[in-house]
Amino acid sequence: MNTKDKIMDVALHMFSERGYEAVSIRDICGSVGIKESTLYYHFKNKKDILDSLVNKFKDHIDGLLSHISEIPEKPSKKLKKSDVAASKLIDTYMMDSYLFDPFCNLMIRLMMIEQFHNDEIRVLYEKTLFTDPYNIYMNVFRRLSSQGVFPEEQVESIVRRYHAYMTMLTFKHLLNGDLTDKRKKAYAKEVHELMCGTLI
Amino acid sequence: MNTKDKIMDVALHMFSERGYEAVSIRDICGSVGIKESTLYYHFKNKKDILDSLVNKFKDHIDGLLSHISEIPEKPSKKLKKSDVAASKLIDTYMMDSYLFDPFCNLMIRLMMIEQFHNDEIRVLYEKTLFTDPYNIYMNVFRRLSSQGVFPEEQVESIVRRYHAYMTMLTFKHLLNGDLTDKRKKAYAKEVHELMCGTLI
Amino acid sequence: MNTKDKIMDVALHMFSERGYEAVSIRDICGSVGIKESTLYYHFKNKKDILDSLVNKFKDHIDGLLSHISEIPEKPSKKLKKSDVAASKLIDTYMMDSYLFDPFCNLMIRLMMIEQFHNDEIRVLYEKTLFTDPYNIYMNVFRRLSSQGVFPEEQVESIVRRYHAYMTMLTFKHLLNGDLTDKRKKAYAKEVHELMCGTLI
Amino acid sequence: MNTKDKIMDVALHMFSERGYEAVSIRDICGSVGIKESTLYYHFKNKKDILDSLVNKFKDHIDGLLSHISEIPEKPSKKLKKSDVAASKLIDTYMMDSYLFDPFCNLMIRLMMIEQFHNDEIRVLYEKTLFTDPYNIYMNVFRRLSSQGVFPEEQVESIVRRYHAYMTMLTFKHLLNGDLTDKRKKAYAKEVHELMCGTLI
DNA sequence: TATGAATGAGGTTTCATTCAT
DNA sequence: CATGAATGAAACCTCATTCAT
Repeated sequence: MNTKDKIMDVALHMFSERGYEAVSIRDICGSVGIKESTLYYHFKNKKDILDSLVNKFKDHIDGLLSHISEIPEKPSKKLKKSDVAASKLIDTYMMDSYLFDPFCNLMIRLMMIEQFHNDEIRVLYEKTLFTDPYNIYMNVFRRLSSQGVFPEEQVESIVRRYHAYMTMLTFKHLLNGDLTDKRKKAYAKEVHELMCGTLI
Repeated sequence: MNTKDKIMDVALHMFSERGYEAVSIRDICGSVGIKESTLYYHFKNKKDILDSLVNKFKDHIDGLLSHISEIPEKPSKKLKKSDVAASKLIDTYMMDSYLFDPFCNLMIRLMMIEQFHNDEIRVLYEKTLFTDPYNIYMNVFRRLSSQGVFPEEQVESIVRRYHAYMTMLTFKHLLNGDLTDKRKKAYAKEVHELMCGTLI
Repeated sequence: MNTKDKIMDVALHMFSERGYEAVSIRDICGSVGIKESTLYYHFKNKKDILDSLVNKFKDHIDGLLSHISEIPEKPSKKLKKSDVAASKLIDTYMMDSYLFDPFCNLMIRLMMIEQFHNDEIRVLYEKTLFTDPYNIYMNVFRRLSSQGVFPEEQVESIVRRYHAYMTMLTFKHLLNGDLTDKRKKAYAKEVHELMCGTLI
Repeated sequence: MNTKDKIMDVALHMFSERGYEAVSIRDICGSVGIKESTLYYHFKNKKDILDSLVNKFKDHIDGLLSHISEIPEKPSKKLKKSDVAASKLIDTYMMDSYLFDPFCNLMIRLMMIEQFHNDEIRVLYEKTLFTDPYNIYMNVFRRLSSQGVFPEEQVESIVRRYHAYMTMLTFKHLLNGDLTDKRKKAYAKEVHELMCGTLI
């Protein structure tokens, strides 16, 4: 990893744990192992580090979203509730590539803290934690509905419920402390159980 | 309002908007209209202001909770879904006296920001946003169940759903910008609608 | 002298010798004997020190100018060239109270350096070194003319010449190094001689 | 123009506008379109740029002066005052080749600012703005005197006056803002008028 | 010739805090 | 109760410069 990437990596870890304001340039440089003046060779100022992280995240998200819309869900013959709950698309994209992805996970925490100080981040936060997931769930459950799993008219209420659960569990499990395998498993388990217990 | 209360009031507004670290003693004193040195007559240090707010909030919450457990829900003869959704206890305590209460609302925002920097606040945040409400809902829906509104065995899944909705809508509606009447109405409306549409 | 005045005094000496940019807050504080943070109790920022000096100078100049316009020159019976050259008003106001005054002298040097970086100072510099003196000389020589010393129509060309000499000698004698008695005498002598040699 | 010359050109413009200290290597390189490290291939350090400019100016001045002393003024039969005031030598050398020459003009401004921080520059400044012009005027007016235009004994006082006017007008017209044609014409006009109005 | 990367020194400013009055 | 004055520590950032490539 080159110096610039190292700085972004360290900054992301620190910002997502203590917040942008509470992390000093000294802290970052100390951890990266460079002098403060060196940092300013790579970034215009402190804000520029944050902006770079945000832009990297935006690109990352755009990549994921365009990926999702391309890949069609294979029509399965007989879906059990547990299949639905664990819909591969959701497992793969929402969890593996997003909530569980180390970079995204830290960015979400960072956005959660910084939404209160930074308008651009608030908008991004609302998009990536509320609007985008909602649309993805709609997309997924509509497909499932078209495969006869639910009547069309239930899709929306199911999606709302699903979304509410995912959101609450995300806040509960994924946004503080390290993202350990244990946490991830607990989260996935609770998502699936909740859904199986309440679907339809 | 005396000086000490004014300081706490101003500090709460600023902390809940910009975060504890980002607010300076100067900012607070400037807004209160006193010199920095004066503040130290009323508070030991900056942390002491935050602690005082936290303690005031704890007392406030304790008062609310003990109140709730005392007041029994009047048995109504025939409950419609909409009555359940708008259960008076929940409206009165969760909304009017808690989420919509100016002091509590700002404290929740403050805790939301500071949970990441402050262990005591994280614990309090989890208690007041997740554990306590969950218990209150359980309490309420058990009573309703004992009045024959739901079968006993559905209570838990209903509570989970209710809790998930309330949590998500709280994050969506009540934690940024001013707590206007418009916002409050939108929130209350969405809570009731969601519940009516999905209860049972 | 209180701390604020000490800071202004030291700053003026340093600014007028090395220029505003080249003088650091550290330099000033080191010389005054205070910590940098103390300086910021008395001044908002570095620019504020310069502005305070400029404002003090403006007030000083305004005082001088209003004084001059009030005091009438006593009509003397027989004026020799040397009397004219050494017109009391000019000696007293232009030299003693302005060019030779330690505060003004340093301010002129300061303005001379800073006219190139600072628009407000450029304007003030042109006013106090060109416009104001020209008007004062006009005022003085008109009075002398009305006392029959020169024909009215020569006043303007005499004033131009006087002004040019004073300006050149000012640049030559008074704007670098300490303002010693020796320098002041050399300046006064050269002014008087030049004028006696060329008047009329 | 090669890189070294470009650097000197840009540096001169910036130094003469903002002063040596206030201009950074970054500023210069940014404007030239090279990296800071590249500058150090052409110059030992920042001071070396200033020194190079000063030396180039010294050479330039030496060339002018030696030129002047070689070229004799053509004896004209009948000189009017206006011819004297606009003496070709002065117009050509003092104005066209010196005060109006873009390089010299900027160097004079630079020296004017830097005389206060740099002893070598102070000496050069006094020589090129006071001593040299005085000697040139003496030279010119002595020649005119030997052509019978003035009596020998008036030469010195005329030169003093001329010098004072030129100096004052130089400070007034030529040392801030761009050296536009308008400015140059205004300056030349004022010089000639002043002289015609007061010669002899 | 030119550059990418790094650095030590120093710049201005803000911060929470203290203490005598 | 309140303030004026001071301070040490630390914040962000810029500077001229170096050196391997």
